[in-house]
Amino acid sequence: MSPTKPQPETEVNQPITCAEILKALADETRLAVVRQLMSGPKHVGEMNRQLGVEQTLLSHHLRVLRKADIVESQRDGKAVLYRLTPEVDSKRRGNVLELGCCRLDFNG
Amino acid sequence: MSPTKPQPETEVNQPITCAEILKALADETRLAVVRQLMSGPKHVGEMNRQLGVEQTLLSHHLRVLRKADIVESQRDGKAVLYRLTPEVDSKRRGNVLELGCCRLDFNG
DNA sequence: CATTCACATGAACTTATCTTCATGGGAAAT
DNA sequence: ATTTCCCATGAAGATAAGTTCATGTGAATG
Repeated sequence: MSPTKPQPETEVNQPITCAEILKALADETRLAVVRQLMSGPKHVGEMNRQLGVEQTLLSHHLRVLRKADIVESQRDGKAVLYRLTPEVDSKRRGNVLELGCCRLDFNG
Repeated sequence: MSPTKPQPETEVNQPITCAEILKALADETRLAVVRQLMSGPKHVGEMNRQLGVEQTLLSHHLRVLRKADIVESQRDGKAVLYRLTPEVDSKRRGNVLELGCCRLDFNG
């Protein structure tokens, strides 16, 4: 019998506070990522080129956004595709992020 | 001649990034303060009683909000009155904070 | 003017976040 | 099967933010 396989792990979303969500957004690089994803899904490589940060650093930032349920990822060949989570993206009327506690409207 | 008096110092507002503003908001206590001030100006003592944090700690948090130009203070007798800055408060239609880079809508 | 009230400030400490470095892992190509 | 491409992870160090403690300051009060 297999000893409880470590599950693909859809990163358990435990109740997250508003402060925690804002904290996840409160970083230039991560904001840049979110703004990129507001115009549609992107591969890490593409974001990486535009942002000009180290690959590993971007990866860590992406993890923060994932844990805050702001973005989600998906394999695409040997690349990985990122997008805003459906809850956040919702309608994407204009530049509005639907965070649980509040809405963030990037007027730009 | 008086040797350059230390000026009342309206806390110089240097160009502030969106990430910095969000960082200032990304804290439970500071969010609570902002939410209180959305219903009008308050004295430190009143906020302090409702929040139940140490006086000195609240004071530090208020400083963060002041430096981000989210709130401003004003002496009122021996107390101090806090309010949202006019730029942030602007219309205050609903629960919307007008930060420079974006708008924050507390749907609650 | 000494004291109290209401807050603010600075230094020291604790804890969290950011960044780098080395390494690991899945998928495609050779 | 080995190598390459693309990205993720973990540990460790650097930096920043949060918290506490002691003290300071302006305004009212006695």
